[in-house]
Amino acid sequence: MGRSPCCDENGLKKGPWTPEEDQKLIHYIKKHGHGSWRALPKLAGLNRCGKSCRLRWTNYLRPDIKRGKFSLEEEETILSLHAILGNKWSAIASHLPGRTDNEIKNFWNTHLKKKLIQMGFDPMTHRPRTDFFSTLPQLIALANLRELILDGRLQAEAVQTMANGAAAAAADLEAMNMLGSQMMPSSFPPTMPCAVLDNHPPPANQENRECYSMAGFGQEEPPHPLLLPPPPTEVSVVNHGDDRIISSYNIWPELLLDNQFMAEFA
DNA sequence: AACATGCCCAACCGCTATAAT
DNA sequence: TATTATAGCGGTTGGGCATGT
Repeated sequence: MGRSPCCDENGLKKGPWTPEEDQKLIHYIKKHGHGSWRALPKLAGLNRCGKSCRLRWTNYLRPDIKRGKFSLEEEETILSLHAILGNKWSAIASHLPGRTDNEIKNFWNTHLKKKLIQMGFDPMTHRPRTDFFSTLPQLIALANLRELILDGRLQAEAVQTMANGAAAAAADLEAMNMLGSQMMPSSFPPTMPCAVLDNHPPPANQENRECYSMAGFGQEEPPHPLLLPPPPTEVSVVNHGDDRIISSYNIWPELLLDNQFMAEFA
C-alpha cells in the first residue's frame, strides 16, 4: 500500500480560502467540471492540493448547497436517521438535499448530541443511558431506608448508622457521576425520593423505544426523542436527622415504577 | 476594558474502499 | 495478484466570535 498524502508537497497553501481562490475554483469547475481533483489545482491556477479543492467545493462552493439554520424537520430527520445509521454522515446527508455531511456532523456534535445527553439519552444508542442500572440497587436501598425511617420502624441509633452508610453510598454514586454516569447530581431542594415519583406519568411505551433504534425506512416512523419518555426525575437522598441533602440525582421515573424491572435488581 | 471561557464551523488529517495499471 | 493512485468518509483541530467575569 502506498499513497503519499496529497498535501505533503511543499509550498501548497493550507488554511482558510480567500475569495479569489474561491472564484478561481468556481470558474474552473463551471467551465470544465472538476475532472481529476489531483490535476485540478494546477489547471485552475490554484496553489492548493486536490483534496483541499474537493473539500472546498463539496462543502462550501457547490451551487446546490443550502445554508443557514437547520429546520425542525431537518433536525427530526437527522435524529431519526442517526438512530438507524449511526455516524454515517454522508448517508444521512443524502436524505437532506443541500446539506453536506460535514455540516450535519457539525450540527450533530454541537447541538443534537448535547440535547440528547441533557435529556438523559445515550447519543449513540438513542436510549436512556444504561449505566444507571449498575447503581440501581443502591438507590432502591436508599429509598427503602427512607421509608423505614419514616415509618418509625428503625431505632434512632440504627438510623444514624444507616444514614452514614447511605452517605457513603451516595458518595460512591457521585463519584460515578463524575465518570459520566447518567445520574447527574443536582442542587435540587430537599425532597422525598419516592414522593417525587408520584407526580410523574406511567412508564413510557417500551415499544416506542425499541422501534426508535430498530425501525427501518418505510416502516413505522421512529419517534422523535422529544416525544419519547419523560426526562429523568430529580430525586434527592436526604439525611433524616437534619434534612440535609446527601445527594441528588436525575433518574428515569418509569424504571423505578416498573415492578418487573425492579424485581430483577432487588 | 481586559481577560477567560465556551461555542461554532471550516478545514485538515488519516484512514478505507475502489479503480487503474 | 500486487502495487499505486484517487476519491470519499469520519474524526479532530484550531481560529474567530460571543458571552461571562
